[in-house]
Amino acid sequence: MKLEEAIKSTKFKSEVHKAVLHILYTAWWLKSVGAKELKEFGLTHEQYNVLRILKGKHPEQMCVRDIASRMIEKSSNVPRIIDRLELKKLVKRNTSTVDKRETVITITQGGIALLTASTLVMDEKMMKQFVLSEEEAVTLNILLEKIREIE
Amino acid sequence: MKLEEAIKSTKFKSEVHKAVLHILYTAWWLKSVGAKELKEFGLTHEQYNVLRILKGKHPEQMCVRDIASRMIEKSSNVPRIIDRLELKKLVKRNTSTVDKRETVITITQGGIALLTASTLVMDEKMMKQFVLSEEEAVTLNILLEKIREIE
DNA sequence: TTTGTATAAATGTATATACACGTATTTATT
DNA sequence: AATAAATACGTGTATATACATTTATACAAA
Repeated sequence: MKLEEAIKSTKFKSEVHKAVLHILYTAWWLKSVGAKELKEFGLTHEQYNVLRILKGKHPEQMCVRDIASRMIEKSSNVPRIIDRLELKKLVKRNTSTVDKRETVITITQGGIALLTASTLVMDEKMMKQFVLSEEEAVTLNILLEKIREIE
Repeated sequence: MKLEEAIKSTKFKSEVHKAVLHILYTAWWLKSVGAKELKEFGLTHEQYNVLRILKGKHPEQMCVRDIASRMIEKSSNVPRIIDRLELKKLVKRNTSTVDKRETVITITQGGIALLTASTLVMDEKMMKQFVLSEEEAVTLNILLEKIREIE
């Protein structure tokens, strides 16, 4: 579906203005397509993101701050996302012995299993379905980098 | 700042995979840059979006469903966004005389004034600052359209 | 008319976002 | 060592997201 149909809007002030709306709409679209798959595993997008970050360092532990710095949405409230993951026994919390201010988090075996299964589905149902080629993705990445360059 | 720095991640499964994360990150970045400006006017991104949609049809009224279909994030809870706009006297709610199930919304003079002022700032502080050219924006729009084309 | 079904909006609930603030702990400065 | 400043995390609040349910109304068929 074209952007114009999606948000029932035909006139944009400029192509740049349209691109801004387009990025916002596409992000929403990507999130909702992904969320549909993750729901099968009882995970939200943010919980999945935290699990992926933890798995990346596993078996090392990570402190909350360290996880937060790797989140896509920087204003994510990581302690609360961890609350929910802990309730489901997907991660474990401990106070750091080195710095008692820090809480260190570890992904559990259950967390790894759930992440592996959900990533398999996510890659199959999302990544592999895109018509976009690798070359086009390179261009897209360059342009997105550029929009964040501000005068 | 490069994406790699922003989310402290260097290896991506592919350029397409990176592009997906990049779109999500750029959308978050755009939203937070915009939100900072809107805060001066006591508006959230979503409230601003609803006001813009209403202004587009003004002086015609719009029903809730019609507004919802024009929202960028389709799962927005429009009645509740309108609740907040109504409290601030930026919009008015009425029951439709044609179909009593419908609630019709009108933007008030105060709403128009606030929207005009905030749009001026948004265009100045955001749109005009982008380094991206119109030609690059066209390419970006084509590529974003393409990523939503699924096999 | 009555019944059933569809539709529009509002409302409820869990989670997340955005941001301010509090508390404990560490590090730096005097 | 004592005090100040910075840091890490948790918590509180308003708003939003995502989705299910409820209520009122419209409309078509029995």
